[in-house]
Amino acid sequence: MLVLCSHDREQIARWRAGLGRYRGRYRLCRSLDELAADATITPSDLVLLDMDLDADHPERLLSFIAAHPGMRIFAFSSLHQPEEGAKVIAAGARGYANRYMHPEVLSQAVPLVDGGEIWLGADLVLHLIRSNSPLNGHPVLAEEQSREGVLGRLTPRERDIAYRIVQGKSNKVIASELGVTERTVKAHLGSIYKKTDTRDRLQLAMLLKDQV
Amino acid sequence: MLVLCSHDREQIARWRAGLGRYRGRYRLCRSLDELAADATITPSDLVLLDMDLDADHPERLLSFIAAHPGMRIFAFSSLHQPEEGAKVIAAGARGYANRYMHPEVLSQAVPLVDGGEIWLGADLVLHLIRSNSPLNGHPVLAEEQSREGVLGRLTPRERDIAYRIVQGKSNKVIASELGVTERTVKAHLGSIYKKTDTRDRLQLAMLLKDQV
DNA sequence: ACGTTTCTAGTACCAAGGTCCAATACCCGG
DNA sequence: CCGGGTATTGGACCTTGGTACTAGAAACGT
Repeated sequence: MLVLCSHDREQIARWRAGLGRYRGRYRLCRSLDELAADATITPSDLVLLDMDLDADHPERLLSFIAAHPGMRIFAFSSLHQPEEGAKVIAAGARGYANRYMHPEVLSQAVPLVDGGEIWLGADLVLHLIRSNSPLNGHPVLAEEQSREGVLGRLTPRERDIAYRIVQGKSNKVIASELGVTERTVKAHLGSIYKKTDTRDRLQLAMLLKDQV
Repeated sequence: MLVLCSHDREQIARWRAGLGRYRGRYRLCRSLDELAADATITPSDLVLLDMDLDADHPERLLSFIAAHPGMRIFAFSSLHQPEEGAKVIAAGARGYANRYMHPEVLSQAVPLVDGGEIWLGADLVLHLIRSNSPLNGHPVLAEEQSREGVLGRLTPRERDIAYRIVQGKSNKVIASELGVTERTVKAHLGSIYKKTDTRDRLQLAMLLKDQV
């Protein structure tokens, strides 16, 4: 589901202009509270989030983003400052752009964010690269622990096993950890492959790499 | 005009797979010299540039990029290091991506670069942001520092195979794609496992998962 | 109470992956 | 020219993974 979250009708109109015929169905939210209270939201949703929703308390938006790892959140701001963008992405959003972004660029950026990529405007990327000292790099990604999404269709036991597969464990190891036989692990795995439409543990791991 | 610049036929094939029906006409260059000597190149051209063209002298590629401001250059590397990406973008390129990038993502990224935007892979963006503001966001996994160094120690053939593993391909499939025997693929894999300190294809895939 | 789902487990079989022992050929730098 | 790294392949061997068919016990909802 695509969720457009803004209190501004014009912003909604801008988004719709850029979305074109991409993803016909969508839902509107008029406030952050409404969005946070919406129980129907799943981690597989794509949310276009207006940072101006609560311009006085940006930390509320950031904590909302951080509280929903795995959900692809594309943040739009009228400020469009590198610092704000960095905070938003660091909190877990997958996109940060100018509210008044060109609709055509938006139509290209949204599918990318939807697919798990990250979108930043050219000016932001340049700012990041220029202000980044080249010789201090190692911090890399930290994975989130969201067991929803694809995992949501699995039973608790299956989720448990899928999680251990992503960690590279063998069937034998998993069996001993869970106190069951290797055959049982295989049975669960067969069920997992069916439900997730995967062929083997590697495909499963690749599928869950962003969710788990 | 679209220019594909690589000495590797397979890289050309990968690009064409991602380009699909975008921009029917294009031209090939087999070397950096050929590209530099081509007087027909205009600043309105879009150039897909293989960084492996002159892997021993990356500064040649960087100076070429810097010598052609305005030209939209999309660089592709088998190393895929944040530092390299930062240098390339700082020199004036408008895109930096993994050679083995998913064709579908490529098809979305190319029009963006063509339109003057900048494209970086999600892992590079996160790296830039995290190394800029270490206080924000998520805990840092120190042991993942090995990724760049380890990848750099792989031979081109090994890197090629490693990325095909990430795509979930079997040894047999990879062998037929490369025109070698399955046994050879196993030999390369054994070498890869040693160098990357991994035990099997799943661990290797998890190590590289964010780079494709 | 009855049906469904979940969790468990058996036997057997085949495909795939990984490792040990090699070996040949190429290219490149010292 | 020679040594080292790379790319290639073979044979033999063992381990691991995935599937087919089956089935009992427990939990849960209607």
